[in-house]
Amino acid sequence: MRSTTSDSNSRRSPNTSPETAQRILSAAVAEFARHGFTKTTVRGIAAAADVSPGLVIHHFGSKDGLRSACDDHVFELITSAKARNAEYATMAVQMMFGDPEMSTAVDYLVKSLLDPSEHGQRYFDHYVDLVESYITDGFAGYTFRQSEDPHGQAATIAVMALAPAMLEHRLHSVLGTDDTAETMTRLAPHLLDLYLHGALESVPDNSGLRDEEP
Amino acid sequence: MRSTTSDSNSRRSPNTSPETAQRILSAAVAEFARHGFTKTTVRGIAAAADVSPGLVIHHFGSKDGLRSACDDHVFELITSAKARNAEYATMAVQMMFGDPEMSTAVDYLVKSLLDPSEHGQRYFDHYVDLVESYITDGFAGYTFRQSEDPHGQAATIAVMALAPAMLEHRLHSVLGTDDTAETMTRLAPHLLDLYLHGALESVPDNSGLRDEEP
DNA sequence: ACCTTGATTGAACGCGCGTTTAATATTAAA
DNA sequence: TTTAATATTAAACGCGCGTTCAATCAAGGT
Repeated sequence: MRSTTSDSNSRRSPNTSPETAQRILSAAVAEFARHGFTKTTVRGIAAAADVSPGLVIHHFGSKDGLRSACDDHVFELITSAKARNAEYATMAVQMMFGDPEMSTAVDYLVKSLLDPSEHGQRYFDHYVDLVESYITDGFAGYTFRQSEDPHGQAATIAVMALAPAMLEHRLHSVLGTDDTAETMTRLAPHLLDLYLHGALESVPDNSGLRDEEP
Repeated sequence: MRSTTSDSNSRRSPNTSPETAQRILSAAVAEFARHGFTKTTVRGIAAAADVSPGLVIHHFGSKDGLRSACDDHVFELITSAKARNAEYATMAVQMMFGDPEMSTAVDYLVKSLLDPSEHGQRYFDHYVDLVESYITDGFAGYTFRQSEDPHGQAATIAVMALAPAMLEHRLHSVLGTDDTAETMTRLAPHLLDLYLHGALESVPDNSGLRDEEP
């Protein structure tokens, strides 16, 4: 209940209102990203956008139609951001958790990937393709280990790269971190070590016993 | 609607019925594992167990009480299985996708981890502890790379190890695999390579340019 | 000025949900 | 055999959901 009809700018749209539809869509992306698709209600989205539930349906046809519109919006946001600075991935990560809209978009993407519906598949397909191009062409000055199955390798690495975002809430709890940035900062050195050297020492000499550094 | 009251075995319980409660709980674990907690309905569980919806509530108090009972059941199943063959992890993985009850339990665990509620946190905490003990004591004859932050390292590796199960559905689609076993078999060599040697070649000589093998 | 068009809303509809309730069936204990 | 207790069910209750509907409002075209 912000205002009834009067606005200081006074330019209320006559019968066309792209501005209100945009506000509904932004609110929907945020609600979907926060609570997932099943738990998010049309009434909740309408309240977040300060409109009536009926108007949400009027503009997008149905809850699922609204979700599809959100899919397109987020996909365009993600892919254009990736295209803008493809080679500076670490900066892209920084930006993703700095720009709140991008952060919301990533949360939406994760919720969509984990949802059993087919809506989110294209995000994963696109990401695997991107990783596969990294494997072929290199990434941020690094070159990838080559394998006989680049597609399977790309899928594997894509899954690994997405994992921390999916379990962010669990990581917060187990690490005692306060926000996403702190959690990712904590993980970063171990991720870098894993990607550069692996997790297991390649000393297949004897069994259980291990010794300190020489 | 299997049978009304007559059974060939004829030993229907008088006023105590641990068998029916057990059947409801098994059905609940399976339903929760397949559809998640929000989408799973008490009516669906009751139908799967061939009882009335009211009986489910009568035995477990509420849907959330039933979920807690499932939590305990699955946790006990997972931890006892881990304790039984802790050192033979590859066999444990094989068994997890061979024994259907254990496979369902793993699906349940994944759904619980991804659910925003606090119910699943203990699974993650327990798993991070287990990984941390692997880092300290070694695992299947391998020794882990040591770091200044073993807890963060354990959390990182735990997240990585859980990731394929969480995105199994997306992997099926992108790899064209038919079942879980085939998907994991496809991923296995890349995971082993990642854990043993990492994903990036450690050739930090020059920037962007890359060349083929010598 | 009139009519058309579309934005917007408040109220309602129908449905499926978790849960409650009253009644019945079944068996151990008395 | 009666009694008390529990398992079990069919039906209903109340609620929140997505969606529909009729009415109102605001502006543009004619």
